[in-house]
Amino acid sequence: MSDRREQNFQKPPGALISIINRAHFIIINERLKPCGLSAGQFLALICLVRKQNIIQDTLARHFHIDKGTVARAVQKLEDGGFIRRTPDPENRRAVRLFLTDKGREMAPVLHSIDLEWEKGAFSGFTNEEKEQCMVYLRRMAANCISLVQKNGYGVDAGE
Amino acid sequence: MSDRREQNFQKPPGALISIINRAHFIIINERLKPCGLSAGQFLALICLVRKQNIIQDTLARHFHIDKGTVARAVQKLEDGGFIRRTPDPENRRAVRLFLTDKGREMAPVLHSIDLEWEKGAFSGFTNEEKEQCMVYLRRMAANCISLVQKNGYGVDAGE
DNA sequence: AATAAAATGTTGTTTATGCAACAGTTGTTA
DNA sequence: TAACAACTGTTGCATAAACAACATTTTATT
Repeated sequence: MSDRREQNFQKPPGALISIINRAHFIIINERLKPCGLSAGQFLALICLVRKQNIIQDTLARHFHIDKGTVARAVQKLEDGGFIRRTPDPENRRAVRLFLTDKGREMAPVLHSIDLEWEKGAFSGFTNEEKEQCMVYLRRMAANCISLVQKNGYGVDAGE
Repeated sequence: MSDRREQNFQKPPGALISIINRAHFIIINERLKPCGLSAGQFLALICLVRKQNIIQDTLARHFHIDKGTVARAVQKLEDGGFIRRTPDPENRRAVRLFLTDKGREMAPVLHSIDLEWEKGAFSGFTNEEKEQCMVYLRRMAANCISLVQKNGYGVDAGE
């Protein structure tokens, strides 16, 4: 059992981020499962609950997700009846995304899932600490976006 | 182009973590590619550079990674000649992991990759800010581990 | 006006990851 | 001592994600 006691170094930031991210995924997957969705569609649906009538590329740019990944997530949301895709009348390349009634009903579900995770992840944090941590995360995210900037994906849609 | 300007809400923490994590992955993948490795083996190798003669389960527990994932990462490291796996003389179920010479030579490579990412992600942070952010990330990671605790994976090996 | 470059979404491929099931081994309990 | 539970690693399966290539359309350049 001495094996379990010999790891005494501090985990690098990348490892901490990985742990947090994977936990987020696990929880979202669990919570969305009853709705026939999974973590891969979470961000896309959250984005659309906030704002419809956007094109896929906008969604991809917002969360810096690969457009192929977005296309697949969006397809799943459409297949599941959560969204509707409409050809953009002004641009034949693009597709506009809208929520269905079923999709709209997901808003409170998504909100509570998000809150649950947030509450758990920030357990023991004061409001000030949480806000400060968010500031740091935003700065880190912005830095990371610059690090991997390519194909315009460093260009965020509005933030 | 108004699509690109209509996303004005703050990204939830899960989304920020996801952005950072994916960027980390992209960069690690890029940097390890010339060595014939990829991001999936990064943490395992880092762990072994720090401490050999551990069993796979220890590694899995340390970074809260699924043991199947660890088994596959370790297999790749062995296939690539970076590590050696030896049956544990005291426990016929377990395998002990050791670096090869080739694996040892990776230590400075891994270190500089890690530093590069860290430097980029914390660009513009003072030392105090970075330390504070790390404290928060550790606390978040600990919270997340508790959130998804199962199968003893909440039990970290030494931290 | 013609050509070249960029934009938008789709599809193929590979990889990492978690969940699940399993085989063999070790530790605990009755 | 035997039965049962827990441990350790392996493998199957499904999913998300990035990279790459591509077709079509729109925009920019010549």
